[in-house]
Amino acid sequence: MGHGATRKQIVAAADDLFYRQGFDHTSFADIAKAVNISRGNFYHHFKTKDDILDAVIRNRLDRTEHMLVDWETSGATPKDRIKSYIKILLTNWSLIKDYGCPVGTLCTELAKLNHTSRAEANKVFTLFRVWLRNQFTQLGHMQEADVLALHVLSWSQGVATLGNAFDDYNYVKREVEKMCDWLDALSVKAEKAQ
Amino acid sequence: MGHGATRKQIVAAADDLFYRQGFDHTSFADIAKAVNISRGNFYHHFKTKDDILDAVIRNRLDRTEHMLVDWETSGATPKDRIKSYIKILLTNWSLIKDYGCPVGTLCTELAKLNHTSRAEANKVFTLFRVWLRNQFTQLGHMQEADVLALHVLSWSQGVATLGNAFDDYNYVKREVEKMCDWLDALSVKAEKAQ
DNA sequence: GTCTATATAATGATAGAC
DNA sequence: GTCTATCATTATATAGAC
Repeated sequence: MGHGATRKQIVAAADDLFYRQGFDHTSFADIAKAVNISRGNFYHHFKTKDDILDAVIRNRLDRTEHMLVDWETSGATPKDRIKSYIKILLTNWSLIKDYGCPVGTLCTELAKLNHTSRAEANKVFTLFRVWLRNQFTQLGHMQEADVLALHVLSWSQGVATLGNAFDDYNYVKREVEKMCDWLDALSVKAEKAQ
Repeated sequence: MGHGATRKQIVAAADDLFYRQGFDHTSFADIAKAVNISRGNFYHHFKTKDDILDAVIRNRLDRTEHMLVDWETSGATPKDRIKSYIKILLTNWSLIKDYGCPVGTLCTELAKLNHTSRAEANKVFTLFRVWLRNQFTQLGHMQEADVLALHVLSWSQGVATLGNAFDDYNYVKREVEKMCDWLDALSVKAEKAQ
């Protein structure tokens, strides 16, 4: 199995295509064409399609972990950091409007395919969940940190799905504002309780 | 084009398989096998796969309309009727946990396929949106009825996606209770405002 | 309306030369 | 590491007999 530049290119192209076209609907030919290599060469780097999927998921897990560390260091307060998460709905809007949320759409596709890598894909959700839970704990909501984390996750996930379906940026912007307002009201409560 | 019992069986089987396996991943052979007819016979009823998809979507639109009419007549108050919608997360949990929300998952799949029937599939979301908007108007929230309708839609959609990924019934139950509480608090406000 | 072929294209995957 | 050639399988779709 290769570990060079070509392999990285394949993973990057597959990552992009799996997001934009779906995993099942993306063929080896599609990926090979994107990387500009022959299908034969392809099999030198990955034996099966499932192997590429695993590499793509590991790639997404790595990138997500790095992003969360970045947010952790760049955000002054837990509230700011949670808002970094909420605002990806706006910063990634040009992609979300056409292809939905990369995390949610892969998880639901693999669920329908009853794919063996389903649990691995779900771990991206878990990364966000644990990170958000940690932020809410820092905010003073120790007891309900996980419930709040899941609430933010599901809210943003729903907004991504509906925003994608209705192609409505104003709606997404409004919901993001509502989420930020909800977060502000929540931290006020925590400050009062202290 | 046939309009008899076989056609109805095909649409019903395709509807089920598109939900459980996804549209793209379901082959004519899969559907033919489910209905117990030959693939040749299949083409007597539907010329292309897209034709079946259109029939399935129309079938879902019809069923949704009937369900909404049922909820309209069986629910005593707008609040009760909105709760009918919220509670499908629990009544359909055994399906949602394995295959997600039938509306959201089809819309996101067709978005990725850039399918011509994407707009048609989105109409199922619109049916719920208009119906919910109507309920909130009846509740006294004339001005913000559409915003509230979209909020309920996205919230439930997110819970379906996360519930599916984490296979967590207790989380879904908790979120459904939170949605009902939110709705109760909202209608109190409306009564005070009158 | 239903069936058995069959055509045609694409897919995942392998073998072997360079 | 990269290529061409090839295979087996599956898919959509058609033709034509009953």
